[in-house]
This record gives sequence, C-alpha cells and structure tokens, in this order.
Amino acid sequence: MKWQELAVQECSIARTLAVIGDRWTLMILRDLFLGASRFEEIQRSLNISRTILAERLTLLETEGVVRRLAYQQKPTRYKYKLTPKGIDLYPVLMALVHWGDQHYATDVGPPVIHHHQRCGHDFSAVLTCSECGEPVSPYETTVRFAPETITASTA
Amino acid sequence: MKWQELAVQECSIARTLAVIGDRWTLMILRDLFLGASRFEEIQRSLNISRTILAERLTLLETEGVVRRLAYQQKPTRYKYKLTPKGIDLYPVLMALVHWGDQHYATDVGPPVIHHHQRCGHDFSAVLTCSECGEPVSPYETTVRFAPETITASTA
DNA sequence: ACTTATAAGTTTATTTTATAGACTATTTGG
DNA sequence: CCAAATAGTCTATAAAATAAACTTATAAGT
Repeated sequence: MKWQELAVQECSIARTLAVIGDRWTLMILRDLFLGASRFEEIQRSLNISRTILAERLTLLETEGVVRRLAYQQKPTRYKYKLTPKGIDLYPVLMALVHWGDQHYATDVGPPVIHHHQRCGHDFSAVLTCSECGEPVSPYETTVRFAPETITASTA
Repeated sequence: MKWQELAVQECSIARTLAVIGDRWTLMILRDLFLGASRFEEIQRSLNISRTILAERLTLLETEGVVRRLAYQQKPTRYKYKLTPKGIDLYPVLMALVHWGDQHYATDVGPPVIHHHQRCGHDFSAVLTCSECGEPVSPYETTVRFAPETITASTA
C-alpha cells in the first residue's frame, strides 16, 4: 500500500495520519501552536526545506487545519493561522510532549514547561475518559468495530 | 535540517517524532495496540512494504518501544510486543483517534468504538491537567522554557 | 538611481527513502 | 519430494526529501 491510500481507510488513525502523519507536519504545527505564523519564521525555526514547508502548508490549508491570511498588501504577504480544526490537534501535540518528557528528558528535566492558568500549576497531559472523567489505561478498555462499516482490511 | 537531527533537538516533540514520527510507525503501533504481534500479521494488515516494516520494527526495538520475543524454536520465530514505554504511547494514539473521529467520521459515525470497562461507557479521549484534573484548552495555558537548557534553536 | 534587504515562495539538481516483488532459510505436513 | 508458512533480506525502480539558487514585489539606505 502507498501512503496516500491511508486517507480512504476505515480507521480514524489512518485518516488522521494521512493529513499530519509525515515527518515534518507535526513540527510545523508545534511552531504554529507556539505562535509562529509566517513562512520565513517557521522555515528558520525548523531549518526545514522550503519546498517541503510550502507543500505541507498547502496540504494543511486544503484540509482546513490552517488558514492562509494576507497580513499586508504591496506586496501581498501571507501568514498561517490554526483554524478551530487545527486547534483541536492540541491534545495530540500535548500527548507527544508528555511521552517525550517521560522517556527522553535529560537530567535537567523537560525542556519546555506547560502552565495551566486556570489552576495555576505547571502540568502534564493526562488522558481521561469523556464519560467518567477518570484517567484511562489501555488495560481497562476494549475496542469494537462499528457495525455499518467495512472493517476487515483495517482490523 | 535533516530528519535525523530532530533526535538531538531540545524539544520533547522533536525527540518523540524522531522515534515515531514517520509515515508508518504509528500505524504499526496501532496494530500492536490492537493485538497484532507477528511480522506477517502486521504486514498483511497494513499492506506495508516488508522492507519498511522490518526497518521500523528494528528502530522501535532499539528505542525500547517494542520487545522482540521468540515464540517458537525450530525455526526460531519472533513476535513483537509493546514494552511499558510503548504502552505509554496510548494517549498519543487515542488523541489521533479522537481527532479523526471529530473531523473525518462519515455519516455512519466513527469506525471504531472504544469502551471504558471501569465505568461501563463508550468513551473518547479528553486531555486533562495532571494537577487539577480539569480539561485543558490551549487558550488557558502558557509555555516557558526551562532555564538550564539551550532553547534558542527550538523556540 | 543604485544597491541591499526582506518575504514568500518556486525551480533545479542531487541524495535519500519508499515501494513492489522476488528471493532465502527453516521447518512441518502430505 | 513438494507445497506451505514465517520472518525476513535483496534488488530494481519510483517517489520524496534536501540544499541551494532563483523569482517577484517592495521598501529602505546611500
């Protein structure tokens, strides 16, 4: 199977990865969450190939994850801003951060500290159940396939 | 910058993506979470190139995300099993699922349903604060860089 | 007016990675 | 002896990534 075909799989992980699952897109999204918005800004921050950056931003815009906005005229120049759909990726980024903090922090601790203004504490991401609010571990969950869908190829 | 160099960045997202951020690894991990363990099983499920699968599994083993275990002798054959470090990726996978369910579900609903045995309900992943237990939105958080680390190149 | 600088890309040439499919080694079953 | 199964490896080709130069439009400095 080629990578592109993931988009039409009957699996939410596959469909998600078809949009953000390549080697640089999540780094671009990190920068956008940290406040970067201009092409040059992201390019310099990541030291990424301009070709790749342009292509990825186009895909993200096509998918509605970012919006391309003119921030000046003469010449018209554009910046990129997360849409609500893009902001919905926050839990993905925070889950990645947390795993990195858990398993790749050095002796000086995590490189970036996240602060929850509402409660006033530095925090890390915890996955909880939408129904009972408790933390969820994979040992106490089960999975079933929705009956109306074809799942054989993705099971 | 080349992809490999992400591993030595002062950023937990970069370090995490250096391990699991390529186009197929998260799909392989999905299969492992769903109970797949043998090479042929994963290869057939994803219809992935055997070359890539072998290389990715080797990297995951090197990084301690999976363990390679002999499940028979004569000939010795191996299966792959998530380590505790690998199981710690559960929130990442669930965050990806949730975003896909939110934005790419068809009219028949999400293709896979997750059930929380402890509370008895079908659930979706909610990101909460480790300190106050409340759901966290990016609008109510701030970020700061740990003082001991070099952050200029990753800010 | 001329030169330099900036921003947001695009183009080109080269290197690296992905992909499909054939092939290998080892054993069991018929 | 032949076929089948498993876990890979090898090879040839296609696709993607990378670095660096180039483009277009404008403003600022001398």
